[in-house]
Amino acid sequence: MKRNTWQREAVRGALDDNDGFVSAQALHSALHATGSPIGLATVYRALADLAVKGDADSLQSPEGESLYRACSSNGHHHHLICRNCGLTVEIEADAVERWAKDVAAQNGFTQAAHVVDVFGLCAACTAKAAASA
Amino acid sequence: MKRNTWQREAVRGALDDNDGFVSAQALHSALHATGSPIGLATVYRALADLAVKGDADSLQSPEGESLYRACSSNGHHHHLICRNCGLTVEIEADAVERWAKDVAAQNGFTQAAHVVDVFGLCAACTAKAAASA
DNA sequence: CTCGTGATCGAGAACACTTCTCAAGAAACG
DNA sequence: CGTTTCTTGAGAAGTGTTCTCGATCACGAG
Repeated sequence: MKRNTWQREAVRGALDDNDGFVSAQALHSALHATGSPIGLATVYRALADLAVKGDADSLQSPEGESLYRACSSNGHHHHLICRNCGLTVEIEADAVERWAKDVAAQNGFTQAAHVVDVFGLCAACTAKAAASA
Repeated sequence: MKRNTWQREAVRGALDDNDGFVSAQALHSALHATGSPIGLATVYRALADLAVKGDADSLQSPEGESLYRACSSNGHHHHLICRNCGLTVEIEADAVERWAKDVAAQNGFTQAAHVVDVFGLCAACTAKAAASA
């Protein structure tokens, strides 16, 4: 049985408020900042639940943190992420899907899953970086 | 100034002895098993050095560990990894390179780096899995 | 060969992130 | 309203990685 608690709603809401990927810790801080006395453990639990149910995507940042994001599209897709501000764009990658499957098949691999994410600097951050450089 | 110490050689050697990706901890254990009194911190340092110099590739396992591998090809390339036995195949991905750059450019992103790795079951492990299923 | 310098080593402490523990709290349901 | 039992939350525990710092050893100079 799954219960509906305000804590879970709060986590989902905080995720929705955010355009890009956020770390569990950041989410926890943000919630605290708004006055929620929610616990860190609960945030982790809620995020894990959302990820399992497919209501959120998760990925590991290059620094090793787990990042989460509320993703609308239910299907399989990938992300283009600004490493500076966290802005995230969902991208389709049919070509890459096929490529991954082909490569796997050519080498006798089955059950191919793939990790495909692109990190870069978004236009705004590129401009900022250029200005400060 | 960089010195040549037997410890560094040992790490590089242990990496060479391994076909697939290994975690720093596993490498440390392996070295200890052969009698090397090398320290864990040193293994981490050596691996980081190798990765920086391009003599080793590093990636994060889905579990969050940092894995390392001695990669012959100096250029940029990706991996097809058996999630069961760790067997790793280096793959070229010109198409994906171009795709990543295009997608990034289309969205105004610069300095695009990408994470592209394919996990699957190699032929041998697929057969084994089928046999045991 | 011997010496001096300073990069490197290693054991453990320190850290960051995540998961677990368990008593207290509160949904859901009759 | 009361009972049941899932959920919460504070902190402990666990895991993987990095840092600290005195001791050590490689390397070039003499």
